[in-house]
Amino acid sequence: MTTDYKNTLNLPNTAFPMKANLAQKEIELLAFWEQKQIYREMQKKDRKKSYILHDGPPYANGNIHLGHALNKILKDMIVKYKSMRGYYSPYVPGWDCHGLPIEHQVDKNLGAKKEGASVIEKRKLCRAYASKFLDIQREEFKRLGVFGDWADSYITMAFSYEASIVREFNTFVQRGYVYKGKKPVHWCPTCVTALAEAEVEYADKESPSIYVKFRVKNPKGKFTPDPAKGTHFVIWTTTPWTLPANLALALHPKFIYRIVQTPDGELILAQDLIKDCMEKIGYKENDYTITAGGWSGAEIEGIVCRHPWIDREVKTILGEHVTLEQGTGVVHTAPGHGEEDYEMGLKYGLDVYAPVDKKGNFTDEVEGFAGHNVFKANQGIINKLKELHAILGSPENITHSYPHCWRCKRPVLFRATEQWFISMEKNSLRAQALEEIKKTAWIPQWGMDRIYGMVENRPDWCISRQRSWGVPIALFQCKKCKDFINDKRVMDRIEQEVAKAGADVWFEKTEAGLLPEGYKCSRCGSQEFSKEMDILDVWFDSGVSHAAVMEADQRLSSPADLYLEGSDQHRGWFQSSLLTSVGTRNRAPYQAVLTHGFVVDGQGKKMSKSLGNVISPQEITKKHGAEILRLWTSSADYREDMRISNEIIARLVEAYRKIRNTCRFLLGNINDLDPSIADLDKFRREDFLEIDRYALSRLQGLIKKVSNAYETFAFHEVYHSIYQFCVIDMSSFYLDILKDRLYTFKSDSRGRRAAQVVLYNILISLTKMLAPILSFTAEEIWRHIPGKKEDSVFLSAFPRVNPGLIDSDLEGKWENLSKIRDEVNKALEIKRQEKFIGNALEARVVLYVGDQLYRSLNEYKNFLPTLFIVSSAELIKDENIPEAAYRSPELKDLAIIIEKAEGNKCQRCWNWDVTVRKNEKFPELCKKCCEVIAK
RNA sequence: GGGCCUAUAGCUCAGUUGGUUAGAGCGCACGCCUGAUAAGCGUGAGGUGAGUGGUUCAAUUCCACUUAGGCCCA
Repeated sequence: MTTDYKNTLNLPNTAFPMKANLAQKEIELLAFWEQKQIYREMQKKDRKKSYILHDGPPYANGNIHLGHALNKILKDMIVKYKSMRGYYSPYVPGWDCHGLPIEHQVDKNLGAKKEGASVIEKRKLCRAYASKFLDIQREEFKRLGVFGDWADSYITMAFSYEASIVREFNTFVQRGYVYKGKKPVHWCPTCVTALAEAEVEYADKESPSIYVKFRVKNPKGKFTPDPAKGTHFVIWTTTPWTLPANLALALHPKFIYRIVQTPDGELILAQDLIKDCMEKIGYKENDYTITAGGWSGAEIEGIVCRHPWIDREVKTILGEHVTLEQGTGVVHTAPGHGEEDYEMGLKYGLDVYAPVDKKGNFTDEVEGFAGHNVFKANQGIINKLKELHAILGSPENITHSYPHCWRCKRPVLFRATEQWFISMEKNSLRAQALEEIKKTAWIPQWGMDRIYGMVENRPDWCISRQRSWGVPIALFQCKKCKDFINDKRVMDRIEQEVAKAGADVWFEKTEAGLLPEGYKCSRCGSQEFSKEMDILDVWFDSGVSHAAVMEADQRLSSPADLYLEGSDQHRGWFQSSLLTSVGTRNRAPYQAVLTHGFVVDGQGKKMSKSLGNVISPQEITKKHGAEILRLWTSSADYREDMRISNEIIARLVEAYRKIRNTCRFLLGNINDLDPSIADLDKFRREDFLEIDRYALSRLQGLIKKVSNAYETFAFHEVYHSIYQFCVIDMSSFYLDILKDRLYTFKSDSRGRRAAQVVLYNILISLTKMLAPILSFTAEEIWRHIPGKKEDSVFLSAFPRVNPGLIDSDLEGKWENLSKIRDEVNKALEIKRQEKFIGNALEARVVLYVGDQLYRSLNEYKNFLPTLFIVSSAELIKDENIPEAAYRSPELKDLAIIIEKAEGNKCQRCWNWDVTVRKNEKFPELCKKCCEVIAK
């Protein structure tokens, strides 16, 4: 029976649990942060050195999804890092509250009652709806461990914010950007209202399909028109009712167009569609001949044609949107009735012509069809074309996908209506915006190309919406002379009213109630005005946050150091913020813009209910803890799309455990250390073993790498570096080797204390470096670290590289030792497989080395057993290498023999040694252990 | 259809100005340990670098196209 020497060892001991139990522990830590007001404490800094990340407001609708979580966690990591680096770095979260999706939901909830609801009632319901989800999301975000001014966040429906929107819009008006123009929108003639894209449902509809001739009037010298039957461009359409509004014929610049001789005269259409069209029109192969030669669309731009029955010249124009999928390659263009047609119209200066009233009837301008419903007029128009021989073949009915109203389910039409715009050209808004884009740091860099191209090509900003839930376009129109009031006095007054009572005031009060008493039109003197009932595009709302929040809020300042959103915001917030800022302040609202990709499933596909591949943050938080979500956010490169799957989560859970256990081991082994002696500055080189100095040097490398990664927002590098450090440098190398010293040496021996001081310093640095990512765990570790320290890890300073601890020569030497160690392990493994040994401590290692290796290894001769974690090691120069030796394929002058260790196993330190059984008092122990235990 | 972007082992990532057998960790397999123990250690097997073509003495790295995928438009 051997004595149990276990309690004579200094085994690790800590209250820090191995099992994280995150779902529960996180709640405790949230309460701790709340109670200690840690976020507020972090703000107590010199504001001159600041780093301000401005939160882009998520839409206050629905629970948060992984995209929200990713975005908020990334922001949180940056803010926490900057704060620990000494910057005043506040985080004021915000919400975007107005807009169609909420109004849509409220409408749905109202159901039939909707018709009776007033604008004011509806707005109240929308406000309540937004409030509800804002509260839900706030709790969900807080649960992720995101620090910020949650109790004092910004919301776009706050009265003060609404007033800011009015003010900023007024500035746009006064600077002359705002104009009223026409633009086609989805319009429901039954409900008599404009529809947003989200309110349009696509369903099958039967429409007439016809081919129509446009006779060439002036071929611009490209060809001679057929004098008898004429030469015609041919278009194909399924909406004959839009023909009265036809203003041009679009060709693709690169397609080839040719003339075909037919019984109905010469026809021009795209070469690749001739056969198809001839068949559909009903010609036999003998009926037509294709003439030689042809032109690209670009060559026959500007050819003048005549409208089939209206006295109007119609020219050929060029557009890339023309396709060869169907039709003739010549596209009937009515800028008042189609999105692309409208864009083309802008380019070619065509009128946005839509002679259709709000009920879907032709106006008086359309001779012969005035007052007719457009859909019903189709047949009449076809008949007219037949009379004029302008139609080819006989009309057919086809079934195709067509937009319908979400409410009444009837077909909608595209109709140009009056809309408000912000001009991109006024005051060189576009050019200035492009300049500002160039001055901004875009991360990743391609972000610049993306937004630059968009701003360069975008049309004027259509800012009006025919909706209820939003901030009104607060303008008055004189009923008599139709002039709009552009009087700063009036505008300021409205702004003040809104600041007091919210934007509702615009809808509650009459014109007379809103205007100063006795106000007269400056142009005609009339006192009769009507207020504009359109509301502003919600992108304008969030776009002006630089003014409404960054400038107005004491905690913040503008421009922001950073905006950070998903890459879709190049189209959205990045752009609306830029335009509203350049338009009113002549500069970008941000210095740098960081974008992240989207969350996709394990296959890289987007998440959707129909695919059934949706993973929610709530689910992960509940099952594994928010910490795993934070780790995930840091682990992958967010500049690309981020994949998530059960396997990925499983890997992260493992990685989390490894990091946690490494820290736990460190905690357990510094348990009996007096931290007041652990200041590295008080130590001399000689106080440490070389391996200790190596570990400290490696730590400096880690700090450098991690700091650099945080600075460049490369969080996945932070994660990988720290993880690799834990696994390779610590767990499998330094810590494994250290166990003997930590466990078996006298507890207060110099050697053991030295190791503990190193571990202590590594632990402190590691915890701080982890804090922005694994906030919960870092705080938990922090609270277990002995000694006097800040209340929270977030109040401590981020580690800095200590140049005095870097020793590259040493690192080089130890890299070599590591390689030797790897070879020894291979040799040991062979013997283990042969069942010659089990534990490596049963082995004695003999190294046969060449001259060079001998020289570099000789100084470590006594350290080799420790390095290899074997009982003894011997170094032999070259000669007589036994046949059985393991030869390293890597290191040519190295051969290894594994023998059974001599002596017996010490029951305390488990090393085999010849001194075991030599001591009378402790026959089971080796000499070293006897000495330790003796006193 | 257009603009921007992505594609390296089962997973997450490295790969320096194109240059020897493409690396790491995890996972997996096998084994050790039982004094980090719902832990720790070791060894090993995994890659036609999405595909095709081109430039080059030489390409994962440069170019083109194709395929798959993402965001934004249409």
